[in-house]
Amino acid sequence: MVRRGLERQVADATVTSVEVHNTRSVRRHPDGTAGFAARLVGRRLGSARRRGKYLWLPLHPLPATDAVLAHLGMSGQLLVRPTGGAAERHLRVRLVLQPGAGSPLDLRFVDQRTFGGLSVAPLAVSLADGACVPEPVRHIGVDPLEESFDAAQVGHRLSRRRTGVKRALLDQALLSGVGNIYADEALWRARLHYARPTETLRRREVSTLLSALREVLVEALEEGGTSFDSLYVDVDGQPGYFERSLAVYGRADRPCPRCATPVRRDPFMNRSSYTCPRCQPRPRRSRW
DNA sequence: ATCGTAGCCTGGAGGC
DNA sequence: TGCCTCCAGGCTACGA
Repeated sequence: MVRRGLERQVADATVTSVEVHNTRSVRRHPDGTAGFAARLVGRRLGSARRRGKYLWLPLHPLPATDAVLAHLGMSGQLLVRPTGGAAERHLRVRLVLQPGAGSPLDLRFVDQRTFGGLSVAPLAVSLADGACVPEPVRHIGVDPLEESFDAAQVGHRLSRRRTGVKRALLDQALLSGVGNIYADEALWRARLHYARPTETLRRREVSTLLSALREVLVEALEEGGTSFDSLYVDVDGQPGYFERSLAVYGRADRPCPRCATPVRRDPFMNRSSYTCPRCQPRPRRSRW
């Protein structure tokens, strides 16, 4: 969703200046804030690409050898605004852009929790599919919504793991774009418990799970994309669009939409997992 | 090589 | 009312 917006508004614009409001947001940049800015000013932005939570714009002239890379963390947003407007509360980085025609624009990186960040990174060959991606994305698996996503291959690699199925889903090297929410929702749809050992999954179950995952991601995207913030933002008591379509996530003690059994919340990896105890019984052998 | 855990960070919710 | 603690999560560093 973010990517689509960028595609339309900033492709081919030239960076005229850079402001870093919080150095933590560029902490991964190898030569610091100054280097980050120096590598951007005067460059022209190419079309936006995405893999998992990473989003980048190649930097022209062609052939691009580097890109400006954003990691959205859990609360990061990239906003396009007319230059000169009021700063958002958590504005971290502002790139001023001159489009081919029209007045200047801001590309703003807004991030409450500063888990995300921006950097300029060299392009490299992806280990997952051979595509041209920024170096920090090299080891990241293909997103289930990308064309090059190979469900058979991912399924095969998944079942060779020796871990709990949810851990595997959250491993960005295996596949990307799946966080805690989408993992829980897909497991519920596939009627699998999060602690099910990957090596006991039948081929059928793996393919059901990957289809469910894809469905969840497609639906979330259709609903306008979701950021964790949208779960909070509703100050006026209006439930977020995405929240309404969740079957189990964040719904402890409320009825399972399929069988009405109260949803259960378990601690998992210092976080939570939500399951329907009836649709997704804990396996006798279980593995986190 | 593979798997598991702690910690990073901010602010909203809820307890007292 | 205002403080305090808990909790959310993608990723990395590090330990087993």
